[in-house]
Amino acid sequence: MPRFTHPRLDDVPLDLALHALADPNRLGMIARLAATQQLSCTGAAPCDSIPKSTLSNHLKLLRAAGLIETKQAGREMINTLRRAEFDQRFPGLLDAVLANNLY
Amino acid sequence: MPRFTHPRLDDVPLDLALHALADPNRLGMIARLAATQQLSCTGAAPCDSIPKSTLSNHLKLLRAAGLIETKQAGREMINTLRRAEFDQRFPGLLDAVLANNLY
DNA sequence: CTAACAGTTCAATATTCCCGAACTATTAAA
DNA sequence: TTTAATAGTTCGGGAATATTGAACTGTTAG
Repeated sequence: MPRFTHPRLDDVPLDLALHALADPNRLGMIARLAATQQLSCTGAAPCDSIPKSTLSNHLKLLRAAGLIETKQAGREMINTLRRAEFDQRFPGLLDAVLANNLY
Repeated sequence: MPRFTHPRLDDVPLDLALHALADPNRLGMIARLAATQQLSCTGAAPCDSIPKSTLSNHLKLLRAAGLIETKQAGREMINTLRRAEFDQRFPGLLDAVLANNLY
């Protein structure tokens, strides 16, 4: 049974956060999550051509960067943006990224 | 003679810019360049343990991301931040990064 | 000239990323 | 109940990237 670990935002270094965002697919997912309240893993996918193992890895990375929270609900995993926490840790960063994200 | 190519900022995708910033050494260099008007390559180095070929590659990457401009002056290369242009292309991004950069 | 300097380029190694295959867990259907 | 389908994770090996020592280019100081 998958149990996810979510870092405290204080433990997330800036370069890790930037690295998590520095990918078109992950940017797409973050944009979707920002526009929606919560999404399943496949629901967060930026397109349907991306393999699910890859998708899973992207989400793991976003989790490790403190960007999303994942909890199990039935057989789905529900992902949500940790927006308030992330914004407090890195003020203005996510806003700037989302404002420029044309994906 | 090394002649550098600098992209138009319009041609720099967001994920490339983020990728360029998503590294502690490059963040250190950008912070230095933001604090100083111009720096040689070795002068921009975040520490002196980093090999110069690595340093050269980091600077090439920052150049490709539209973050810095490099021109030759004698036998040195003078690097400057393309701050105004970058800010116009990605409003608030560099500010957010520099504000959170503790390196 | 010659030597030293500032940095680039190249190529080999090390690291990271991607994705198919196999797996776990949960629920819907028969 | 089983059985099958769904939703996702994990693992491993090949592909792609990054790092860095060595050799090189171009510039200036002596």
